[in-house]
Amino acid sequence: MLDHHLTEQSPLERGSTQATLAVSTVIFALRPDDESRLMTLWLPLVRRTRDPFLGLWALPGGWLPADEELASAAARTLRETTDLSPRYLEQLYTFGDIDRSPGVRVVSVVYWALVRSEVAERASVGENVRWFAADSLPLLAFDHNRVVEYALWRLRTKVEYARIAHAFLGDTFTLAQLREVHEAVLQKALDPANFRRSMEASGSVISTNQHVAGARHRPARLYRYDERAAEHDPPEPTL
Amino acid sequence: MLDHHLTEQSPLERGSTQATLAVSTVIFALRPDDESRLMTLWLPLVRRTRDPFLGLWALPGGWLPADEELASAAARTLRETTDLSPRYLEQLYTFGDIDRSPGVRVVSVVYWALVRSEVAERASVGENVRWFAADSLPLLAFDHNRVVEYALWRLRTKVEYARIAHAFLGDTFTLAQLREVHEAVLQKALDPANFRRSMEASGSVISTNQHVAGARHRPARLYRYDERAAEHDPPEPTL
DNA sequence: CCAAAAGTGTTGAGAGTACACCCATGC
DNA sequence: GCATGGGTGTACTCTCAACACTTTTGG
Repeated sequence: MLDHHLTEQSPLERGSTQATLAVSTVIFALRPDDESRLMTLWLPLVRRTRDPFLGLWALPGGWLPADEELASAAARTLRETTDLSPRYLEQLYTFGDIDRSPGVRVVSVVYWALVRSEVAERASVGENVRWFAADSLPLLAFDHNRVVEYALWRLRTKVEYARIAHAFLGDTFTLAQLREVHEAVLQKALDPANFRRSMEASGSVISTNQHVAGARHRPARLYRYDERAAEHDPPEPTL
Repeated sequence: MLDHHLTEQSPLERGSTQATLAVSTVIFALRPDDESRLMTLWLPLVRRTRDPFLGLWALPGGWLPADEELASAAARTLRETTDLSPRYLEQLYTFGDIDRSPGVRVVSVVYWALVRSEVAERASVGENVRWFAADSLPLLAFDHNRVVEYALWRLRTKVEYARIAHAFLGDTFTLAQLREVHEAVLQKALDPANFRRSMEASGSVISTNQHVAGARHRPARLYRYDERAAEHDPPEPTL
């Protein structure tokens, strides 16, 4: 990195034009669809108040301050937009096509985050912030449609579903709730019996002795996510 | 991206300090170890000719020109360092810790690449460029030890071994050669019989009618990589 | 008692592993 | 022939999907 043996001066020193760095975040929450009652993925977008793409919806984000870490900038952006804290935050990809922003060269480091479903319900929604169903977005500013598409792909092909599902839920949950999250993300029904066995075998959940009563059927046992299960391989170089 | 509803001016406009963008590449080749005869992973490093970390070895890279695509910059860097063209090139991660470069804020978009083994043999090696065994590197400049470690992890946990192995080989290859690549990357021996079946079942290789004679055993059939097999899911948002 | 979801048992198909065995070549 | 890897056959294990069945609650 920096210069190699064919030594160049810093672009700042030679005063050349250079790219500008931005950080954006794709924020997913799980909410029941207004009509179908099924849990689906939603994400908040902000309306552009200036050119380019004035009036269009875009991912929350901003320029990277020189004294702020990348992940911190993503988390801050998330907080400023939704008043929420991420339960999961990971770098997605860096988009830097020359023509992705008219006129200026902008390179965007994009993160993706998961937030709690119930909490997202009462999240700040104003004139310039709105939640959209992830599968039916309007035309977005910049290359953000492509960005969201890639984030969805990553979410759905992630191996560690357990950690993702946990991010969407509370600290304790029934296996039915956990299964519902998996089904929403994977977009297919799962066999309750087999799901139970595979979860218990994976060791990513711990059974408690508590149960939830009140429904007109056998009470479901509550489970807790096992933090130690995340100690497998580094999905992020840092960890 | 860019500014959101809490509108900020561009950092350029307000003249604030901002991070500088660099692109680096981890370049892997497969070469027989000098002693053990076994195929192992090697990568080229360049010696720093200026501060910081003067004299230490570092990944090839450079500042990002405002008019060059990220992947192009990575490929150019690779060519300038090794006189080689990448057979595989993919974005790895973006490293941006505040303190990773003393004094200045540098954000590095890192790519990883694979090059042909035989070709890497006669690759340019000078005073300031040298190939190292990937598993026993010296102390590198910046956070490059961590970067290489992450690149190795990504290489070894990639699902599409077929495409990776193909990048290391020529257009046609025997299953023994293909197996040797897999064994080197995965660092474990594979059963020849089972390997053959799993490869043929995967559909990622196509059998030709050519054979290689000359060895004092039954001639091995040559195979060809099936490009169509890569049409599964987008590992890169672009493709 | 009945409906509904929690939870258990059983079976079969397919993938992966271990390993015995045959085939074709150079020497 | 014999050594050496190329290539085939086969049996065993393990995971996972399918689905019948039992359990426990509310009404």
